[in-house]
Amino acid sequence: MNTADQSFVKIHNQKIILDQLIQHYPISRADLAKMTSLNKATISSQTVSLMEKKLIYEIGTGESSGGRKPVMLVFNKTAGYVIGVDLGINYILTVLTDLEGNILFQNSYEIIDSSYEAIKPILIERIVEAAQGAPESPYGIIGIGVGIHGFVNNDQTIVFTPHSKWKDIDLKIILEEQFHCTVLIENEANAGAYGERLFGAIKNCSNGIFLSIGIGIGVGIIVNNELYRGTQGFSGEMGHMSIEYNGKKCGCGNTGCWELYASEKTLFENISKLKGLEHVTYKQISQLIQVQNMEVIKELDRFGYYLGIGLTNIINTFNPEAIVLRSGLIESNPIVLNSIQNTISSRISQYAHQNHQIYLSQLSRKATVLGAASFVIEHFLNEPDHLRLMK
Amino acid sequence: MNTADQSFVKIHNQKIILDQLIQHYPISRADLAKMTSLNKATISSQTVSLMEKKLIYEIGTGESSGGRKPVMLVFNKTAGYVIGVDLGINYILTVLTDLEGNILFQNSYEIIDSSYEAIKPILIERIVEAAQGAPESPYGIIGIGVGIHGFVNNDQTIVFTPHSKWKDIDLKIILEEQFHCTVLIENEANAGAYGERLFGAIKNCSNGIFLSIGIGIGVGIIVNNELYRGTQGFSGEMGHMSIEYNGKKCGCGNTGCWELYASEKTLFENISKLKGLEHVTYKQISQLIQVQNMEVIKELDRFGYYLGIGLTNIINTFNPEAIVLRSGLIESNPIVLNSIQNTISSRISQYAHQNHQIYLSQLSRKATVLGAASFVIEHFLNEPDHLRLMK
DNA sequence: TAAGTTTGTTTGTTTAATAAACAAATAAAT
DNA sequence: ATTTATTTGTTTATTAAACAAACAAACTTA
Repeated sequence: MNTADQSFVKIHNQKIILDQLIQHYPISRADLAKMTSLNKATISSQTVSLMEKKLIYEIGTGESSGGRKPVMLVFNKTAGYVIGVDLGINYILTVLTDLEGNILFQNSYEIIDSSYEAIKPILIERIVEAAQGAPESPYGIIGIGVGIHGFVNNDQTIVFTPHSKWKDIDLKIILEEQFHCTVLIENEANAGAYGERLFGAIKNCSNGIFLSIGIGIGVGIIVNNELYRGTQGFSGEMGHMSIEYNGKKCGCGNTGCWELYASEKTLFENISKLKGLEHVTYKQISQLIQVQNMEVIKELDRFGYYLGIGLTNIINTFNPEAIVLRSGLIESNPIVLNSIQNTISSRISQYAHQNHQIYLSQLSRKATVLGAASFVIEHFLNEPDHLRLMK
Repeated sequence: MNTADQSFVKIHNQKIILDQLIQHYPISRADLAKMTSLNKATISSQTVSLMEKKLIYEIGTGESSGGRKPVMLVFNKTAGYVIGVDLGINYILTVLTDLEGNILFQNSYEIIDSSYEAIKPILIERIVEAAQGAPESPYGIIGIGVGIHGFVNNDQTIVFTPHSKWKDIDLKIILEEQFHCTVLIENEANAGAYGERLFGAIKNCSNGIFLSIGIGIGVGIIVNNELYRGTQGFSGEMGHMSIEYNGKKCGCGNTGCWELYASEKTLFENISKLKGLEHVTYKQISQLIQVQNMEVIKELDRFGYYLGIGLTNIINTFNPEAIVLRSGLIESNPIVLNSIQNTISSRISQYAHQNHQIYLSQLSRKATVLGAASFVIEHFLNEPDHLRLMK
C-alpha cells in the first residue's frame, strides 16, 4: 500500500533516466528527453541531481547534427565498487567489480575443510583482500554479495547447505558487523539467474530459467521480469522433481529425483564405473570424447536425454522465453546440446507451438559471483538517497 | 519505461483509496486517512473524485467515538455489471455479477456439438440473456470475461482446444464487435487461480497454485502477487509434466504425463474397468465410497498418491504459500486429501522445512467463471478514466 | 553573411499532496 | 448544565516536481 507523492515521482523518473543513461551512454540531455519522453527541463534538473550524487558526469561535447553541439553525459561506473563471493562446495570465488560488473580483481580458493568454522576466517580474509584492490571512489565499497550453494530463506539466513551441512548461519549479520556495508546473501542458482539476466545470455529477458548443473541441479527462476524466490526462498528445487515416481531413492526423501539422473555428479560416476576408475576428471572426459570413445559418447547422450526430460517439464511449467544451462561439462562439450534438443523436440507438447531458446551460460564459472555482485549494485542504484560514508 | 507525473500520483493514490474502501466499507474519510497514511485533505479531495465517478457514495453518519460523527462511505458495487463465461468441455456456464463478484443470474448449458460453429450462436445467446438480467446502472455491462479449456496466447487468441479442436479462434474480437464492450479471454486454470485469489481459498495470497483436475490437469500460477502467463501464455501445462520418463505415451508427445495418472478421467476409467462398467458417474463413486467398497477406496488412494507425486514436484518448484485443488470428486470426497498429504509428507525435501497449505477450491464449479468475471472487474477499476457510454 | 537547427537553461504555470488552522459535532468530566 | 477534550472533515496557504514556452548559445548550411 505504498502511496505516491512528489518525491516518489522524482525518484521514479530519476531511476528511469539513470537506467537509460547506463544502457546508452555517452548520451546528451536532448536524447535522454527524446528517449524517456520527459521534458527537456526535467532532464536538465534531474541530471544536476545525478551529478551531485556523482553517479554521472559530463565528458565534453559530441558531434553536432546541424546545430549546437550536445554535451555528452556518461555513467560514473567507478563511483563505487562491489565485492562478489561465490561460496561453492569446494571453492570460494571472490571478485571485485565496478558498478557495471566489470571485474577488477579476482581470486579463487580451493576449500579443504568445508565446516563453517574453517570457512569463516578464510572468507573474511578474501573479502579484505578484494576490498584492498578498490581504487579511491566517492562511495567506496558499496556492499558485498554472496551466492551460496544451499537453502537461503527470504530473511537471507543460510538455513541449510546439503554438502557442508551448515545450519542457520546468519552470515549477513556477521559480515555487516565486520564490514559495515550492505550485505546480500542469495542462493547460488538465483544469483546465477540474475547475473545472466543482467550481463549474460538472457539479458533483459522477461521470463527465463537458469539451470545450474553440478553435483546437483539448481534452478533460478525469472518471471514477469523479477526473480522468483518463493514464499520462504526455497523455489527452484527442481533437482528434486521426480521424473520417475518409483525410481531411485534420493537423500531428500523423494524418489526418482531429476538430479539423480541428470547431474554432472551422476555422469561422472557412471563414466568412472564404465572405465573402472576411482575418479574421473573434466579433462579425461573431454579427451575421451575427442577420441570418439563410443561408450563415453553414449553416456553423454544419456546425460543429455535425462536433462531433456526435466527441461521438457520446465518448459511445460513456465513457457519460458529462454533457458540458460550452467555446466562446465556442457560448456566444454556443447555436443550434449544435441541430445538435449532432440529429447525436448520429441517430447514437447504438439498442441501449441512453443518458442523457447536454450543457451549455454555466457558468464560460465562467474555467473553466480557476478549475480551476487549485481544484487548489490541494483540495491545501490535503487536506494533513493545515497546516504553513506564517503570512503 | 513509464515515467511518472502528478496525474500518475493522483491515479495511483485513488486506486489505493478505492481498494481500501472495497476491503473495509463502510468506512469514514478519517479512517481512510489513517489506513493509507494519506493526508485527510487528500482523502477529501479524492473521495469527491470517486463520487463523481459514481464508484462510491455516502450512506449517512456512523457511530461517534467521542467526537463528531463520521460520514460513512461505501463502494458502489452496482455501478456496473459483468458477464462471466466458462467454456468447458461439455458445458457453458454463464453468470452475471456485480462489481464484487456477487452472482445475480446464472445459467448452465450442456454442450452436445462442441464445434466452434455450433457453439458460437449459443454463446452469444447466453450472453444476451445474462445481460438482460442487469439492472439499470451508471456503467451498464462493463465487459465479458471468458475462461476456456485450452491454449490461449498472450494476445488472447484461442490457439487450440485439445478436446473440441478449435484452432486460432479470435473470440475476443468477435465478441467485442458484437457487444461493444471489454472482452477478456483466459485459460480456464488461469481464470480459476485468479478467482480463488480474489474471492476464494487463497484470498490475497502472494504465491499460490491452482490445480484444475478434470479430464486433464491444468495449473494456474500466481507468483509475486501476479498471475504468471508465460512468454506466449502457455504456462501451467503441468498436466504434461512427466513423472515417469519411460511411462505411458501421451497424446501431447511426451511420455509419463502426470495427467495420465492423476486426472479424474483416469480414475473414472480405472473404476469403471474395475466394476466392468461402460461408464461410471460421480454419484456412483460417492456411493461406493460410502459403503466402504475397498477396491474403490484403494483406487482413490492411488489417485491421491499420484496427485501427491506431482504436487511434491510443484512444491519443490514454486515453494508456494498455498495450493488450491479444484476437483468435483475430491470436493465431494475430501478423504482423498489424506493420501495426497501422506504422499507429499513422505516425499518433500527434508533439507528445509517448507510451509505450504493445501485447500479445496472454495468457489468449486464457479472458480473459472468468477475468475473470468474478475479480470474484467479489475480491468474496469484500473482504468484511470472511466470514459464509457453510460448505459 | 544570413537563415535555420539543435541544445540546454530560464521563467512562469499547473497539479496534487501536505501542514496547519478551523468549524462543526459530539462524548465525557465536572 | 457547563466545560473540556476529541473527532471529523473542510479551507487555506505552501511545497515540489513536471511541463510548456520563450530564450540564448552554438552550430551547420546555403
